[in-house]
Amino acid sequence: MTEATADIPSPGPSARGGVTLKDVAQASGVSISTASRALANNPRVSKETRRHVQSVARELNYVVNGLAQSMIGTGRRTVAFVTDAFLAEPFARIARGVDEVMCRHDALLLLNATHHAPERRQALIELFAQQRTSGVILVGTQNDTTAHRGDIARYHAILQGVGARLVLCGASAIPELDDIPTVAYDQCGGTRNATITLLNAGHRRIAFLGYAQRTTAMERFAGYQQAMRSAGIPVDLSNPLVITVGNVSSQIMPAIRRILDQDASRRPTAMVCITDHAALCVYRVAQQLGLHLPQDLSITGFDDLSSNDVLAPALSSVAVPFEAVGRYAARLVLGLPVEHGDHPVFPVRFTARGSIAAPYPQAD
Amino acid sequence: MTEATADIPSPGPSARGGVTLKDVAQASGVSISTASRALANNPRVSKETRRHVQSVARELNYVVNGLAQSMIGTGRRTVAFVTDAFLAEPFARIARGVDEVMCRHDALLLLNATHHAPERRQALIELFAQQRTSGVILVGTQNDTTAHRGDIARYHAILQGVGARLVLCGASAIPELDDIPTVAYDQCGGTRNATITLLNAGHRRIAFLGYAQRTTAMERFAGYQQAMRSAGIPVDLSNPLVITVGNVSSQIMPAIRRILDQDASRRPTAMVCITDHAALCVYRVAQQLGLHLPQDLSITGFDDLSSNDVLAPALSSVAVPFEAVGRYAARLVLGLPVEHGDHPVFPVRFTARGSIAAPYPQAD
DNA sequence: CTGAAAGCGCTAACAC
DNA sequence: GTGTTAGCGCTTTCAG
Repeated sequence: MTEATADIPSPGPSARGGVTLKDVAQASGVSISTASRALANNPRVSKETRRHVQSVARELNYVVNGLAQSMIGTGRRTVAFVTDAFLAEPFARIARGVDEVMCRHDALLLLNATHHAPERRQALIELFAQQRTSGVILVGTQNDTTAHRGDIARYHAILQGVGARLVLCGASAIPELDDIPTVAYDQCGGTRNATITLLNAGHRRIAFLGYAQRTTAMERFAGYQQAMRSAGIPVDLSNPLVITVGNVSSQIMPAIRRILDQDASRRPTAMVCITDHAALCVYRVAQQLGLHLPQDLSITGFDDLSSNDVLAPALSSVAVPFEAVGRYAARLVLGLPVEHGDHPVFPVRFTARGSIAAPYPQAD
Repeated sequence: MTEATADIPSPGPSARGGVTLKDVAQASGVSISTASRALANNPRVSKETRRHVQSVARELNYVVNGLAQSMIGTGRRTVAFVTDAFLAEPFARIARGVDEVMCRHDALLLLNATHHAPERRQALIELFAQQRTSGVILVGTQNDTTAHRGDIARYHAILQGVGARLVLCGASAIPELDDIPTVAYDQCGGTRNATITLLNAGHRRIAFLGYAQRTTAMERFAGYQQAMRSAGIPVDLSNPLVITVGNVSSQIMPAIRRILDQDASRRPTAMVCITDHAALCVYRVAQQLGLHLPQDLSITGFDDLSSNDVLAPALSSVAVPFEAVGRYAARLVLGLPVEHGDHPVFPVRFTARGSIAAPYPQAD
């Protein structure tokens, strides 16, 4: 069936490289440009010819060479989406938002992961620059060092050289590099609202789980800190209520165990967790220690993952409009008009659920 | 800094399209071909010229046009990885395996998701064919219908027309289409071993959670069924121990509740779950119903996800060598030599853990 | 060692 | 309406 070319009297397609427009033109008995016009549904070609050429093209299994199209500027735009790891729902939801816009604008989205290898990231950016991608969306936590800012600036320069845009997604604007668009969401406000809700429920010994030297973590911590300060409970990094730990279960679990395995008079009555994943770990440890949720411990998370639906009591969490974040980033990278400039900060929404209760009354 | 071109006396790069090789050649005072050779480290160019051209290129922020290279067959090979959704660890691990091989062979991996829209899948395949991708790796469950096989055949034809390969990943070979390579893993053996382990522990009323009309589900069910039959306990789809349900929490949870919320004499003493996610749901329901794990119920999963590490008792599960699966698929799609032909079936490994105990002794 | 020229597949002026 | 021609940016013979 793919050998339909054998039926054509004219010389078939060149063995290597597949069927070209020339083959279609010859088989149809028209010139190359007529064939091109016919396939593009150009009105300046007769209906008959058009139909004929199109049917020949179909029989020959002709597939236009997008590379050649791109060479002359007619091709489809491509956008690369670079992240550290594919895992995790937030990434998937952002990608989905980006893809939505790409589809609507006939652009092709390409994803790739660096697998946490920084040198791989630069290599990828260079590669995408070579491929003349319209732009690159970089997703991932900034660790906010000078070296990191230098990297970003370099990526920007590389891409700019080929007329491609760079957009940082899920990252706050970098003051020194404010010509690089960023799409952020209100990390700080999320944990602040979570903390305020806990305070309003009567909690005072509220722990923060998951502080780390990454911008995301620092911003989320800042929200917690602000709320606590407003309530007259200043908390700084040296406070034992602040648990500094990487975002992997193997580190989180023991850390939680340490803080929860204390006398009820010292143990926190509530925990603001940096992610839903961390919150999940708290559920486990609480269960192991025989604590009752939410009576013995109130918990809040961040991300509002769909997989939470199996948790009991229901986890209070901060929902982030990841799809909208992705869509905005996509518009920026394609140069489409946007409503909130180059550095939008998307609002988040904290939802209180069953995981929050009043603290257990104590004799103090 | 990106304006270094201003320092060059010769005419700068064309405004549109960025710096080209021609610009570099002119700025270096050599011909285009010499410039090309110099940048390719061709030994037939004098060391001096080479160094000079290279430094000029760097100053000009020259980035070779990969599209033009691909046009003449010198370009980097690209492979597309198409899946239904980015979510989930198995996908991420397969992608990682693929990427590993791609990196090693200087190929570029491009991912894209169909978001469960079948028509989108064909559009993507066509798009990648246009982009003259070397091949496409299709990951996802086959629903094993005639229509589906027709789709696959069509994708294959489209890609073949441009000399690109199609590889199905995580899918069993399709008899009618055995010229399409497939990389599978032993679904059946996984659940069989899980079931055998439960039988050996003394279980007889073993439920199967998650049957559905997809090949993956059917194969996993077959393994369970085989083990049960060998033990003299024939179970077919009409048996109430077989729970037919889609793989989403909203359907799974009530189904589990129905089967577990029975008298101990009727309730299954063990459950073979089609995925770890389903098993997770069982943990929840069991907890809600006040069942003790593993005494009241033994559980096995499938996939052996890393996020299971927070579960107590530890989930017994079937580990799949996803990275190896991805690597093999990558080799197939790149046409590299492989050791087990075009239809390998990777072995899986069932690990019994704390989630399995002897059934609670009953008076029957 | 270097330059001129051909050609990859396509589209878009520009003629007829 | 249709054909001819130029050219996108690059590599690679083929001549010097």
